[in-house]
Amino acid sequence: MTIVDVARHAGVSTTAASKVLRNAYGASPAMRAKVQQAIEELGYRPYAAARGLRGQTYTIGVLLPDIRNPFFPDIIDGITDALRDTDYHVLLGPSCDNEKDEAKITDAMVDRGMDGIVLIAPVMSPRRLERLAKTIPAVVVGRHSRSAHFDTVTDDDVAGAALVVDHLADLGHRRIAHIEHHETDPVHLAEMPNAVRADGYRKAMRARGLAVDIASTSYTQEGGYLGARQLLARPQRPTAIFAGADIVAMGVLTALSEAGLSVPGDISLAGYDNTSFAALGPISLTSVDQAGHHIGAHAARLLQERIGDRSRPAAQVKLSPALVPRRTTAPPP
Amino acid sequence: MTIVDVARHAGVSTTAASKVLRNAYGASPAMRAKVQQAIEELGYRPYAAARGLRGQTYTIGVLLPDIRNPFFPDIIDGITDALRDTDYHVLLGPSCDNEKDEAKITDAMVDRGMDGIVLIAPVMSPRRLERLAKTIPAVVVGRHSRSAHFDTVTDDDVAGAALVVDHLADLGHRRIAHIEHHETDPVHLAEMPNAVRADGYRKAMRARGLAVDIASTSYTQEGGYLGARQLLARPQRPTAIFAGADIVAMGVLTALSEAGLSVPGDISLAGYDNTSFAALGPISLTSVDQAGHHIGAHAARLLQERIGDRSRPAAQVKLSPALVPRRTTAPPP
DNA sequence: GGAGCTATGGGTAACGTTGCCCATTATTGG
DNA sequence: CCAATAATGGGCAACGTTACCCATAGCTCC
Repeated sequence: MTIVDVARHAGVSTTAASKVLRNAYGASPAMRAKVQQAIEELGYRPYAAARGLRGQTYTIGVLLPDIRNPFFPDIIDGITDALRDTDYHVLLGPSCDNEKDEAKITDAMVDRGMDGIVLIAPVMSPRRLERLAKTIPAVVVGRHSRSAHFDTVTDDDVAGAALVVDHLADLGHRRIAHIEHHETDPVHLAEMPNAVRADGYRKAMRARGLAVDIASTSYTQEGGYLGARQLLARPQRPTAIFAGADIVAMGVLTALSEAGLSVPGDISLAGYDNTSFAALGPISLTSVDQAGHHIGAHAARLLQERIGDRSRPAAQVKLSPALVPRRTTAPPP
Repeated sequence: MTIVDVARHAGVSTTAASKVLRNAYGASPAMRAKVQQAIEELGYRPYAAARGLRGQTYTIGVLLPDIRNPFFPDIIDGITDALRDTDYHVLLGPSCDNEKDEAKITDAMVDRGMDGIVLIAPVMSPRRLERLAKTIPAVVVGRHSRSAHFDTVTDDDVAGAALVVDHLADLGHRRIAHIEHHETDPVHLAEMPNAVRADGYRKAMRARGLAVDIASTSYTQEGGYLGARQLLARPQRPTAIFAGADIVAMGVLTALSEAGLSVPGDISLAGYDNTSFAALGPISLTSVDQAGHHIGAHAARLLQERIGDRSRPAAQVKLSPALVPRRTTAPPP
């Protein structure tokens, strides 16, 4: 079942059929109707691999760092919703938590001739990122980079961290600790959302004249658990913990419950991302909303524009986070 | 940068270079070395679209019904781990919670010439499923179907439900309610894991001489919340709730906490899937382990075999679930 | 020593689609 | 009424890869 069959069945040339398929110039309404009918009658579907050989596959790839983090589905929904009425299809790469897996997956997407990719918080070097974006239209989400070759959609992580610190400080907390995703790479320290968030925490604490207290682990449930244990073991125990992500806060809750501490009675806890789990009744976690759906929608729009004109100037979209206070934060005991 | 460049650079024919790329028969070790070196020096990567046109894309698609359900990442990890040292790459379709989206995504995967697909709990009709499996090598996960054209990997949902019922009954509970994912389609009632699980619940209750008590909503957090509210409003309040999935149990927890009921003091709660959230300290949910990683690994293995020999007899793998008792279940008050 | 192997290498025609070009006919403008 | 232009349709080559074939050379075995 190929375009040749469709053309023959409609009594036109394959070129004509192709034009109809692509909504290209040079096909009369009568011809369009004939070909459309042939397509329906035959149940024809264009073969993406063959299209890919000629340039377009109508496929957009999304690279996500961790399929378990409940924040990413919001972004993905935003992307797919924005592309719903287009000819594009979205395919996701499986989780990749390191540079090597990430390279493998982005390579695979390029090899498959995808028309564009959305990179969510990629960890690759700026050089590689630049090279990739020259190879394929790309939009980078979350990472605070700037380049002439790709667009970015970020959230103001400095402001978001300040929202949490201010909220806790206003409640009366002085010893506010932070659990961050450990970074040493200088580029990551400047660009990755987790590092920027930690930086925002430091700035906000300093602005209030408070001493910073950081546990450096990872943005996972496990990282939250270990980070909380570190913090609780310190001589001056914090009265509030700001976890860099909701999923981190989940691990913190485990550690606190093990230590027999009540939340927010003994200790306050805030997360980041406002995932659906934060809203859960028995958890009811104070968090920061990043509007993942909007992030995804912006990314999809920018990517479509860039696919349309690869040399257009790069855009940086920055969204503002909002605090969502819930029941895990209260004045200190 | 094509295979022609590689061949020229290595001083051999493109046919020879192709043989080396595919580990095909008819290339001497010396030739292999020459070509490999040329590939490395030129940084050549085969173009999947062109390969697709000739038959193979080295791509495996995974269709998952809900990216938010924390059980599915386990399966996906199992699949990717099993395929790690092969030439295959895995791409995921975005969530599809209805038959239409599902059709769109499976069509897209077929159009992109994927070598095979893993369908996780697909909702399409048996007729469509059969047709799809004739078009493309497929493995169906979770759904209790049987066909000559696709393999299946399922968990013994009847046994799993019985594990929960027996556990609760052994603790002394008599009024054990169940929250199921609502189904009316007779095919789904027989084949979908949620329906089979509900059936297992009914059988196990009957075997114990206990009266069934079911709320019929959906396998989501919201469904759990609504289901629990229904159950609590009934004249005879249950002393234990068996939620058909962990994500359902999350919603139940919200409803119970709103109603001022303590778990397991006032009411016991069990989930299903043993997701990472079930293990969380403050939740500590009794659940049933389906070994998602094994499910995924089996699916990947079967799919590879089927890609290798499309007419080989279909296999049905059935795994046994295991109860993981935690702190949400206790004797009735 | 010749028939029948195996091992090795290459030539060539597809796979399904589209971009570029040209041919024909209708339409416009002076 | 003719030249210029627009609208419409089709021919053909090419995208990068591989499956199928054939050609040659060296070997084995009676």
